[in-house]
Amino acid sequence: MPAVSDTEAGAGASVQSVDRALTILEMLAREGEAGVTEIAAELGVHKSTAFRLLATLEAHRLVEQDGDRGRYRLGVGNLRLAGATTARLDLVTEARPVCRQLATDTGETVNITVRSETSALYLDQVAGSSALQSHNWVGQHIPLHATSNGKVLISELTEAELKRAVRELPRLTDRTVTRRAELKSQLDHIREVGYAVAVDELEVGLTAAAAPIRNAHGDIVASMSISGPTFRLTHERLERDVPLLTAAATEVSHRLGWGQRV
Amino acid sequence: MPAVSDTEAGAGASVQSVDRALTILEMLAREGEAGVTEIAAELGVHKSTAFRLLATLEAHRLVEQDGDRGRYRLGVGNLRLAGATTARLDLVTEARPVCRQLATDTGETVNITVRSETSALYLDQVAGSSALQSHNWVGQHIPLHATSNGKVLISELTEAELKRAVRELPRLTDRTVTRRAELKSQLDHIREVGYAVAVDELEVGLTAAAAPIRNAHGDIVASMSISGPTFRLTHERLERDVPLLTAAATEVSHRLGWGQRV
DNA sequence: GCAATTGGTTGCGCATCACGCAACGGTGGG
DNA sequence: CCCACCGTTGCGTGATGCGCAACCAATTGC
Repeated sequence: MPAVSDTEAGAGASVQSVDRALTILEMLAREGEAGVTEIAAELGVHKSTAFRLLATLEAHRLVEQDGDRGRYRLGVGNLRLAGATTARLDLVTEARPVCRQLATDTGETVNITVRSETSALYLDQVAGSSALQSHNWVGQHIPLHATSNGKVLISELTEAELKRAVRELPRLTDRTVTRRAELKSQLDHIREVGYAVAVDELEVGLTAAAAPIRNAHGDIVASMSISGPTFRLTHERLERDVPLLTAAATEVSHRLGWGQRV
Repeated sequence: MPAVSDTEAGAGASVQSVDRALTILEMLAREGEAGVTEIAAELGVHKSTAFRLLATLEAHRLVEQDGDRGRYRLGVGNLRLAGATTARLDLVTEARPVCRQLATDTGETVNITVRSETSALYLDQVAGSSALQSHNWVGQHIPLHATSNGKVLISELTEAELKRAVRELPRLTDRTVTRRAELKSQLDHIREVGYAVAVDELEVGLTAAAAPIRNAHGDIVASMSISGPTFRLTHERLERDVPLLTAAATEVSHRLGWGQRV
């Protein structure tokens, strides 16, 4: 009898073996790669069990192993699934060409995010021309108060909605906004100018600017951002890039039916 | 007794329920969305079984349902997994074994390039078996309009992107394409047939053919080429080698998550 | 406006199937 | 050269995943 059961995502999950297999995927997403024994230990099951789960995942290309008898890591099947996931979201489909253009124009990384409960969910990313892909944010949930995207996403919420979306303001760097009053005055400013900037608020050395994407009703449904190292995204660079950003976000809004004369 | 068994990916997959769950994901990737009954029928299991598998997938956010009792579709959890997959995915590493195979099959030099602003950047090279060696291109930036690789890389750009990427068309040999209209008609042709050929356009005596490498979204992210002396890469030789080239490029695309398998 | 059909959801009990066990083969380190 | 470790595989058992049937909600047709 396994003492460990309904942990985290496992709640409500009826099929044990599937639950375990999916937990393996999440482990690999977190840790990069792992061996059978290691996975079995973390899952609290026998080696052979973990091995069979891995074999099944491998048959669907969701994991692959290093050599013939090596460690396991995530496989390309995930990319196909993600491609199909985003293809379904017309937001991403419409935004993608615009993002590519913005990425080449500014040379920085472009992201598309939506609000998911109390966090910003990163849906898509186009790497800037600046050689090294900094970090892939896709699929991650980030606190709303600590990023330019997040602030844009909550900038037009009602008082009650805001209270629900931002319950606490944990400090992530020493530039993170942690006082509610300050956050609110920043949101006022964002509504006024139509974009948000965050310097070193999520990670030290990371600067980002974001602008809202609206649907046909004028609601903010998503946010588009450019981000890069603070040393490169100086005040002067932002003065050049922010107008490009807001124009791109507006373009996507138009494609979603915003501002069309009826 | 389930008449349908070890189909497609199921071969070698030991854990039945996991195999079924993953098959559901693939179904949803293919069809966009589906209901419990529909899924159960296609899987050859009872409704309740399909439902429990879906519930488990939903707990891990790999699927989500439309309303409270609606149809099912792929969920955002896939994005997270894909983000973690790309983080460790390296174009050169994935392409290298395929390049080696292509080099031995054709006997010519194989190159991998990506677009870097207004030029093609050579990332990797595998020398062909043929004694006569061309020099090593790795690390070099070459004008986009003068090589087969470059033309592939710009073949699906929008009008605006193309304008920015190819500002001028300097003449490098007397076969170099220097008229914008001609370049565009060549790009039309490349899109149609799926590969590009350049004879004596970069250097006199150098012929190359290139084919696109795509990511999970279908975007052209890189180009693969074979190149050799013009006297050897005759029309007949190309007729034999180009199918090998396009097959190899497609194989790499698959390794990067590009769809359409089998 | 009601009946009928469709489609997602849930408790139950049996048999299957997934699990733990133990042994194997390859690899790397002492 | 042996030992320890790790991925892999056949086997027997019982936990578990499955089919069944009934339930409920929504939509359709009369």
